[in-house]
This record gives sequence, C-alpha cells and structure tokens, in this order.
Amino acid sequence: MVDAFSAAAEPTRRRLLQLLATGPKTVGELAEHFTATRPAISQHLAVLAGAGLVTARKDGRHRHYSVVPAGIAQLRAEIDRFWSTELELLVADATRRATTHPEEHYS
Amino acid sequence: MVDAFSAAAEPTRRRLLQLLATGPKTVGELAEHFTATRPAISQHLAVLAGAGLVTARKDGRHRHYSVVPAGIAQLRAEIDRFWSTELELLVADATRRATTHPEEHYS
DNA sequence: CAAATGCGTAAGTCCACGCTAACCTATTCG
DNA sequence: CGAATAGGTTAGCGTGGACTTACGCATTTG
Repeated sequence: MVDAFSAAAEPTRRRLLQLLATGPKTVGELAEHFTATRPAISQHLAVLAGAGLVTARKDGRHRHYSVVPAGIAQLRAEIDRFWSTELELLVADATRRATTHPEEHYS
Repeated sequence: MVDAFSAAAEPTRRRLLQLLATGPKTVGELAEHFTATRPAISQHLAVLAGAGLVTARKDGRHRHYSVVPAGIAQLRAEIDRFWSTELELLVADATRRATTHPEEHYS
C-alpha cells in the first residue's frame, strides 16, 4: 500500500480524508460516520498515517487525527502526474461534445 | 470495483490509461510495457472497460483499445468531488510554506 | 483505588484481486 | 485447408486487505 494514490482511493479512507479536511477529529468522532467498528476505522487511519497523509496528536485519552498538508500535496502531485496532458485533452473534448452536441452521445 | 476512482487507482491500470491516452493500442502493444502476461493485461482492460473508462474496437484479428472521453470526464468528476475545498486549501498552505519557509518542515 | 472511557493491537476469518497456465475462438496467410 | 497470430476465457492459486472479536494500555473520573 506504498503510494498515497492507492491508500486514498479506498472509499472509506477517501471519506476519512474528507472528514479530516474540515478539521482534526478523534477516532470516535470519525467512526460515528461509518457502519464499521471503531478498530476498523483505526486501522484505516493507520494506513493513511503510513502514507503520510494524516497524523495523530495525543490529548489526554483522546487522539486527534488531522491531515498532513505536505502529504496531501504529495497526493495531489501523484494525481497530477497521472493526469497527463493527453487525458486532460480527452476530458476537454468530452465536455465540449456533451455541452454543444449532447445527442451525439448515442450516435 | 464499481467506481472509476478505485478502478483507475491500481498501478497497472493507471499506467494503461496513460498509455491509451496517447492513442488507441492493441493488447499486445500494451502488454509489451509490462512484465505481466498478456491475459493479465487483458483482465485489467476488462476492469477498465467495466468502469466505462476504455473501449475496444475490433479490427481483423486485432482489438484496438482506446480511452472513452466521457468515462475519463466522469473519473475527473469523481476526483474533483473527492478533492474538496478544504483539501485544496491545505495543499495551497503546504505549498506556500514549502516555497517560502522550506526549513519549517522540520521545526 | 475502581470503573469507565478512548484507542491501539493481536488474532483470525473471509473474500476480492492480481496473476499464471491452459484452452478456445477468430482471423490472416501460406 | 493448416499453421500462425491476436486475444478473450476459465480454473485455480496465493496474497493482501478489510473486517470483527477480544484484549491490553493509558487516562480520566467518581
């Protein structure tokens, strides 16, 4: 699970990152948003931490997890590297066709 | 493997998409870039096709795979939806700190 | 101190996934 | 037609990953 891209792609972890993006949260607070058990969330957080995307700060008997800006920046770089110029052009093409000639989707 | 994000995250498939972004290619051409066997590549292509990211066109005994612009656009939308405003701000913050105060990374 | 709270860890299960080997189909070419 | 080429399909294997249950450790609180 080395790269940040794969770590962030998993649906639960994607959601965790979004939740943490709004500010630090404890494991319990995060776990409330999921049907999975707290240990499961804890393990997902460990994966994200291993990828350098989040970090934890001890505070009494709580552990406040928060996003690591540098890690998120690296994830962004990975995504951008994947999103090559060619893919970008394809999207622009698809968008143009969808907005100006929507019926051609089925031609 | 429903969503395009998860389908595209796998390293081999990420590479396949990049290769196909430069233009249609046959399975054999694609397989040359990997150490895995051709059936493995074929299965990865099937996953990408299932996610609506690529499609195949028969041409004699060849099958030319190409990227589906609309699928790529949807992938882009998924990424953008994940990449919330908060994450964007965090990256901007990290970039600013890295370029103006690089030593603070270790403070 | 004892109970309760917040979390991490360990152990074990289950299944999806990535892969290979073997086989089958379709097409081209001698 | 028979051989060769291109590629999809299947079966089966091994591993990793996501999950739960149970437990252990620290910290707060009565």
